[in-house]
Amino acid sequence: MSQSPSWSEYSARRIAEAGLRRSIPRRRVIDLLAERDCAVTALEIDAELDGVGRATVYRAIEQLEDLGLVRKVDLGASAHGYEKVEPSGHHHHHIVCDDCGKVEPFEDEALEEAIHHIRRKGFSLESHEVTLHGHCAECR
Amino acid sequence: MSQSPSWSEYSARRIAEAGLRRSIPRRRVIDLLAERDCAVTALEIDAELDGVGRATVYRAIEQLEDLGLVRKVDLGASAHGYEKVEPSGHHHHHIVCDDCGKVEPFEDEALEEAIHHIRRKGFSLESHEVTLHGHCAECR
DNA sequence: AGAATTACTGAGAACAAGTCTCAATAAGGC
DNA sequence: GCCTTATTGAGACTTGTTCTCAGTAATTCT
Ligand SMILES: [Zn+2]
Ligand SMILES: [Zn+2]
Ligand SMILES: [Zn+2]
Ligand SMILES: [Zn+2]
Repeated sequence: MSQSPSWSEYSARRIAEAGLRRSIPRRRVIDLLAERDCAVTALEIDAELDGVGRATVYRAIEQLEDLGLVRKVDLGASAHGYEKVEPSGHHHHHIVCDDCGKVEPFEDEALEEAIHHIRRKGFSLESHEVTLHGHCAECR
Repeated sequence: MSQSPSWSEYSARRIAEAGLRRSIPRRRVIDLLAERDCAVTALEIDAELDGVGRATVYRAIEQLEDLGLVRKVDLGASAHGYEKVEPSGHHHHHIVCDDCGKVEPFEDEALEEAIHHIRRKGFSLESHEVTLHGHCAECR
């Protein structure tokens, strides 16, 4: 479930193509993101990777984001989350409990369909983010 | 276009019902939110209201949010935005230019329809947030 | 392989947004 | 007006993120 060999390889290739070096710290950040299926914050990554500096974590995320390999997700919490972008375009959105902060990913075909029909004059649309808010079972 | 007497009155009433006092600083925050049709950040409010302390602005926003009178919107920028919630339920979502940060509100009936059909076991859904990302005309 | 070049790195300073503390103030009830 | 208690503003503090810079390591050159 939670390994993503294709994304890991794909990312390594894109990183190389972009003229970036294959450094160990950056690869550790990539590997951690590869094995996560949903959002992780920069500080969580930093805490989990001993010996990798905070600045390096933020820089790696920024580079991956610029290459479209990682997407930022905003879940109302103080810190942003980041998750890998599958080359297939397959993705999910999030439901968050406004009481305890629990986050659950979900997918909905009709929603995607509706979003892809939206057009806006003067804007080329490229991505989208949907967050549903509510209360989980434990918090009621 | 940009005045909202109904929301202002409605908010005043809800504030009173909640047992909160009618203080001038809080009312000034409410009035500012009332005249804005799209997201404002807490620091923008603070900067615009001379004589009202930052803490008071954040507290007022928090209370309004708790009462469901104001909604937080996350537009990728460093600071969160806040906008009034119309008692009618009428609302909009946002398109943001990833280059210059420009934000445009939009409404889409089919999108709302799709969202209202989503059900999630173990979650009572209450609100939603949709953000489309792309590039505006000037940034291409 | 070794040297030269230059991207990359970690530590920590700096910064920005948001929260907390507390003594002073102002609402609302009597 | 007086009492009680919510509310306030200033500023200290915390948290998340960016910047700086001297040292390190990946790649290229010879
Ligand atoms: Zn996710
Ligand atoms: Zn989607
Ligand atoms: Zn808006
Ligand atoms: Zn909607």
